[in-house]
Amino acid sequence: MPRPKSPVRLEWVDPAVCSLDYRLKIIGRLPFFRHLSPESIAEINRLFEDRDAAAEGAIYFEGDPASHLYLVAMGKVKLMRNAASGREVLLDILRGGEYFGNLSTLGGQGYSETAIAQTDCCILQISAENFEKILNRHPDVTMKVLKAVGERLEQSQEVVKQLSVYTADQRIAATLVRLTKKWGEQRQEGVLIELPFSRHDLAAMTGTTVETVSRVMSRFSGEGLISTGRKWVSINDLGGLEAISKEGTVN
Amino acid sequence: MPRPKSPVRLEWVDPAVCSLDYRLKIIGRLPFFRHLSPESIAEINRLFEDRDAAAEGAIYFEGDPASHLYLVAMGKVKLMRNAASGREVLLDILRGGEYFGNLSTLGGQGYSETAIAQTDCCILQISAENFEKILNRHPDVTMKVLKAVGERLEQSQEVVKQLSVYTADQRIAATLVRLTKKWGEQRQEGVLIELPFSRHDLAAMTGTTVETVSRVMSRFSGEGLISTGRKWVSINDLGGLEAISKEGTVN
DNA sequence: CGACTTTTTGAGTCTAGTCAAAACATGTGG
DNA sequence: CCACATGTTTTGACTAGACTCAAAAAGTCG
Repeated sequence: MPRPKSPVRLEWVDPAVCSLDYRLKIIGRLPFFRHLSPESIAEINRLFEDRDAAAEGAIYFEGDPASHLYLVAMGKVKLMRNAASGREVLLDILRGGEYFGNLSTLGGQGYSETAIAQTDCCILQISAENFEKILNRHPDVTMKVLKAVGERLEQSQEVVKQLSVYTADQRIAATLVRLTKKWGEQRQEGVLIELPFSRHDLAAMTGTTVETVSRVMSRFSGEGLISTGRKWVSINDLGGLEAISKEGTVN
Repeated sequence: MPRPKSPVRLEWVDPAVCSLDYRLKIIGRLPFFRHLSPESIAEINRLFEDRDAAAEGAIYFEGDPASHLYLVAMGKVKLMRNAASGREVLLDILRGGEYFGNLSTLGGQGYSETAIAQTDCCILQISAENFEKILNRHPDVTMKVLKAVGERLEQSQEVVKQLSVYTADQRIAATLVRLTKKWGEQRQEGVLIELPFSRHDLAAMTGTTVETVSRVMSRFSGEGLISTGRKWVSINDLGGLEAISKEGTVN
């Protein structure tokens, strides 16, 4: 079987993208603020600072004092936790418009996870005090934030369930389904997940090892469910993967 | 070694406890509302309905349309998710003052977990619309709620990490530590966890089986770390358990 | 004192982890 | 454009931790 060449095209973030005038546009499109008047957005904009992050660079580490809340303006950010054993856990991958830097510990203890730029990123940061100011002035924003946190909690609980009772096959299938729904891009022959994301990342998301992920994905590939290569996956049969994640087998 | 008799004393909830006049007191003590004026609390009180739940009874099921938010007034409530395999996952055990019934899906999809009374309970419920009214009128309450949800998210992410990289020994030790910090009561010879909570519950919290929990706890007991019996555990060496949860061994 | 539930113990099996090495991609510099 | 260095993925052999099934033991309650 001829293996397809990598369909991944790298995206570049021009530093100029984070320039002052561009920020208004980005902030105005964020889910939290989209509904606000231009004046409010301009006012909010003044409370944010921008910050670039090169791919693979850390934005903050687990345990760092939690001073700011962050919004992804452009690029992809991954949230991780490190275990004493050295193994790492990938909690989530975020894209433009999503927040990170826990609200609960803001101003108090340290961050509970490490944030790393998966691609070149443009990040907006705001201090805890200023963020509270926005929330106090805009109750509707607060409700949106509350919903966002709640959704993330539900998602996390779903992962807990998967880790508790699913086999490695099921966890990997379920994770591919989840990634497809969030990150999939329609292509000629299926849905492409282009993050870039390696076997190592997938192992860290599913609580398995690189070798297990490789073996399982080879099998899925042999069954025609997916096509895969270095740092990308294309989903050919989403229904089949969903069936595996729920029942444990293809048929 | 002589096994101690069960130190568990059952608590009874008098239905009268949920009477109208008693509610004011309870609501006024809840973390979300404690700081408000008596008038505000009286006003908020009118928006809540009360509801009893007998031990083992369900308050709602996963998938039920999410119409209300709940507060535990008295008793203990457990939140579970069920897998297709029939195995169940215990997400959290709540006590007086804690909320449940996800805020994110309120008014939208169904609940993402099942809520079951672990003991006889007194529950306060409020409709989505009325809860939003409170939040809009009291921004400081909203901030407290936001913090509470954020803390629960962090906790859930910690469980994800534990399930991902810890051995069964470590997960069980870590869970005992967590339960002790939340539920432990000082006694002559250690800290008692009196929920009531069985091997089955502990297995559902740690993603293991009843047999594994029993074997591991027997070993912990033999090493003098804990004493245990039917539906209760007493922690004799919290530091030892913490060491196991982090390093994997006692020394 | 039974009937029932919960917990413990045992034996066998299997999933997934570990260690090791080869195959494959990708990018670099000559 | 090729050869090499580096990082990623695949494959293989072995091992061990945890699950399953089964049955006995210990508590609890009417």
